[in-house]
Amino acid sequence: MAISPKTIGRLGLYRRTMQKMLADGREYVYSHEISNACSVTAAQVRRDLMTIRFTGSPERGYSIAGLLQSISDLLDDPEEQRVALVGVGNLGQALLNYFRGRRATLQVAAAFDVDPAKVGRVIAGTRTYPMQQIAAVFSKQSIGIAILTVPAAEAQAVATSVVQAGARALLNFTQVHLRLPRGVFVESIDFGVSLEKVAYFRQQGG
Amino acid sequence: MAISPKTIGRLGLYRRTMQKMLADGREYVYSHEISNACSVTAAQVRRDLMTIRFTGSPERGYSIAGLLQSISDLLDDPEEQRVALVGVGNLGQALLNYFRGRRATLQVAAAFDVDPAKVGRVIAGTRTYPMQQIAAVFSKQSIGIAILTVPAAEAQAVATSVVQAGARALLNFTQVHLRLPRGVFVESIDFGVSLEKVAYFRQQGG
DNA sequence: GATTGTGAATAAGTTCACAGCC
DNA sequence: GGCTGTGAACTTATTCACAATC
Repeated sequence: MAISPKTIGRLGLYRRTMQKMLADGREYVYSHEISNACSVTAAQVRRDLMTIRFTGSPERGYSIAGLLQSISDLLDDPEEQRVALVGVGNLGQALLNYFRGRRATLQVAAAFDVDPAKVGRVIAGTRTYPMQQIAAVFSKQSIGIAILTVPAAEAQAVATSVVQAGARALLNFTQVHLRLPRGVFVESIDFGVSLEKVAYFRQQGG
Repeated sequence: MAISPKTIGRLGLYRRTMQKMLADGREYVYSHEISNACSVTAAQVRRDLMTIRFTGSPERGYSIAGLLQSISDLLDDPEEQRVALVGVGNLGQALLNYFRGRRATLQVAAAFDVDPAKVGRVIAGTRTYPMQQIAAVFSKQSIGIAILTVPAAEAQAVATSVVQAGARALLNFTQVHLRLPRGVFVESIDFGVSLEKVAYFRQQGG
């Protein structure tokens, strides 16, 4: 059963909400409460849970612990997935901090940078290697996911080399449209386009 | 005529490509070339241009300068839109650098932070003010757009205060789901969810 | 009585495919 | 011949609405 990217994204959101609720000592939750917490309609929540075959009861709603488990079973690979970040600038460092100590199943295992001052240092818990060692480190640490936070000019070359080194999925923060072999999953986050969109819909809304 | 967020996003992409092509000295472009450069089908490109009523000719395709103009007329507000960034951490600084000296119609006019060491400094061309001055500076500089790069714990409070101060659109980098009055446009960029999505589709694809 | 689970309806987004044009 | 512009077909995503359930 294929699950759409949109549903996957929302499930990630629900999981975060469930973690918060569980921490608050709650045990059960209704679809309209998740709806409220995530700005998604209640029908959408139920539809999403239906696609992962998680069921609740009209009486008490959904078990929070159970839902958490089901979402995690789906999203988290059974074997730990290892991630590398390439480009330890401000953005790269912000991301290293953000992902520091997150779920063990999805761990940033290495960082890479051209700057000799950064190479060898441990930044936000992650060791930084020179770019030349991408192939070696990806292979030794079996890294399959790369986060790209390099300048636009280097983006394509770096992307090609991490894929060569074994990356099968990329989170691309550069504004470059990457050309990569089929089968490599790329998610791009484009600050410029996002800000333009926000600006456009500001005009509209008000 | 309402234009969907998706189309707006793609138009931003096309514009960037057109700028590059114009800089390369090209004058005309075919839909399949834009398609290639942006990973969007040619039919989609033509459909998007149709919605903004921009037409080309079978002979030479679309005028690059003309298309650039049409997209800009749509995306750029006739009056300059002013943006503030709240939270000058690593991510905030990365964004200030990214947006530095971008199109004059969409300018980051002020930054805010709690850290006294940052207040008063000019970072990436943008002056930093203390949080207490949000209301005053938003009003004086007529800022209508805010970028939120503060820690999760402060996100809701800061969001509320920038909206109070006059912001009508937010680019939210915190993982907090913001509760704001209707009519305020919020675009959220959620690193955690994005990485989880990438990880999930890596499993699938490979 | 309020909620779940879901078929059916609707809406949004994309692609097809081809007439018309240069 | 290869392109644009576009109605129509199709696909994907969301919402409705209600029978079944506790």
